[in-house]
Amino acid sequence: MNEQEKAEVNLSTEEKFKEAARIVFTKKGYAATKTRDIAEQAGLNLALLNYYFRSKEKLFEIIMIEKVQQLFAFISPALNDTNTSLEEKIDWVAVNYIEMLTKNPDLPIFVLSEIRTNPERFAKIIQLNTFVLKSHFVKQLAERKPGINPVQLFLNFLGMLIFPFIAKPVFHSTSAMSDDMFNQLLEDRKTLVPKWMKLMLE
Amino acid sequence: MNEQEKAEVNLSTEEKFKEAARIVFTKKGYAATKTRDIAEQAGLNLALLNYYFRSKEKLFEIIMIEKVQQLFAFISPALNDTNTSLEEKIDWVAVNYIEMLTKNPDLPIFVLSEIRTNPERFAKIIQLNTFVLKSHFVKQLAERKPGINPVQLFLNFLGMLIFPFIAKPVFHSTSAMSDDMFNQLLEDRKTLVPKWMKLMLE
DNA sequence: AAATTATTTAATCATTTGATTAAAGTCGAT
DNA sequence: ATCGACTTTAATCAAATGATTAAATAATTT
Repeated sequence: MNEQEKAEVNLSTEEKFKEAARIVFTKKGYAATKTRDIAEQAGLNLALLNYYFRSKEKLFEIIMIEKVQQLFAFISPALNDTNTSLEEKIDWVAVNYIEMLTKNPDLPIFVLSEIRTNPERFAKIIQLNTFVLKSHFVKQLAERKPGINPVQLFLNFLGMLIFPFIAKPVFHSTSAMSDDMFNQLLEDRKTLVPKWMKLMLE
Repeated sequence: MNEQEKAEVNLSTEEKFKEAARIVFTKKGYAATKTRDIAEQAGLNLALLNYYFRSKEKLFEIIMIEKVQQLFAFISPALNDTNTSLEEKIDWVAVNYIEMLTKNPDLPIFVLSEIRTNPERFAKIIQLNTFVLKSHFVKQLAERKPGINPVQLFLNFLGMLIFPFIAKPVFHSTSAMSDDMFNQLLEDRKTLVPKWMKLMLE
């Protein structure tokens, strides 16, 4: 029994359910996910879901809060760091965000799609996005290009980081590009996206 | 009874159902859409859905084919026009795609999310995407910037056009920006995106 | 060890959902 | 007006789904 197996054995039932829910909700979305799917993924009895979380919806909310935080709040500290330059922020965020998204390629489409379906429901959680928009980073953008709404540049940055992950299943399902090649392309963007951003900031 | 009302009266039951399905599927996605939702939206009897389309799934397929075409094939002719320069293509696509997306803001998230959920299911339809990747446009990109995979630049272009529409509900639900302001920002991108693309192509 | 509490199990329930059915209504041809 | 084909209606069905229940089991407390 190696270390990983030990860790798995020690997972509480509650945690096993959450882990299963992360996988299944992210893959299928809330509506298409059955409670039986989650129980099966967790290898646990269906009734435990209600015992531990009261409802499918409550479990979803827990996972969704995590995932929204992951997508939006991940970069928030870096964006609000007053000790780093605009260029430094761009470099750091590009590398680390792409790395995070590479490990969670379905995160963006999952979160954005659920928000689209129930916008009001997540308004409070995403309030964190307001901190991103009022970040030091956005302030720096405004100073660098005074004639352009900094949100434009912010959308470009975020879009260049996120959109390829959203588009990935399109490339995959059409065999338009091998997975290896696409992943390499994503990796290359760690340096390319900052380069393009800096062009826009000249 | 004005012209519009006349047109509506003449719509066949089948067409009324399709129109309702476009609205509801696009808003809620396949899984969260009930056949009763569609019937209600159409103001028609539920059983007619099966009479005309045999199943929810078949109706969905019809709508999805349309929507995939709209998202991917809309720009295909322009991208394959051998008589226009790279810059001309960029200008035209930016204006017309943003205009199309402004009228169908939910299109991208709907299509991309459904593809994510059932990638294999739409592979044949999206084969059209291969024609985009092998387009004259992508060839032109490769010639202009020989050191960079043209798909990178293509992803940037598409991402700068599409991503803000995907992100719109986030801005809306958090009141991070008024709808008027956000729409203006989208409108501005008709000229800004080509400008940024051209910077990347220098 | 016994009692109490917590967790798990498998069956069941109440409601929802896509689909079917049979009858009624409409339309066009004769 | 009648007939046949097509369309529509409202009720019903069969299966699925989130949730509940009661009993059994396991863990903790006394």
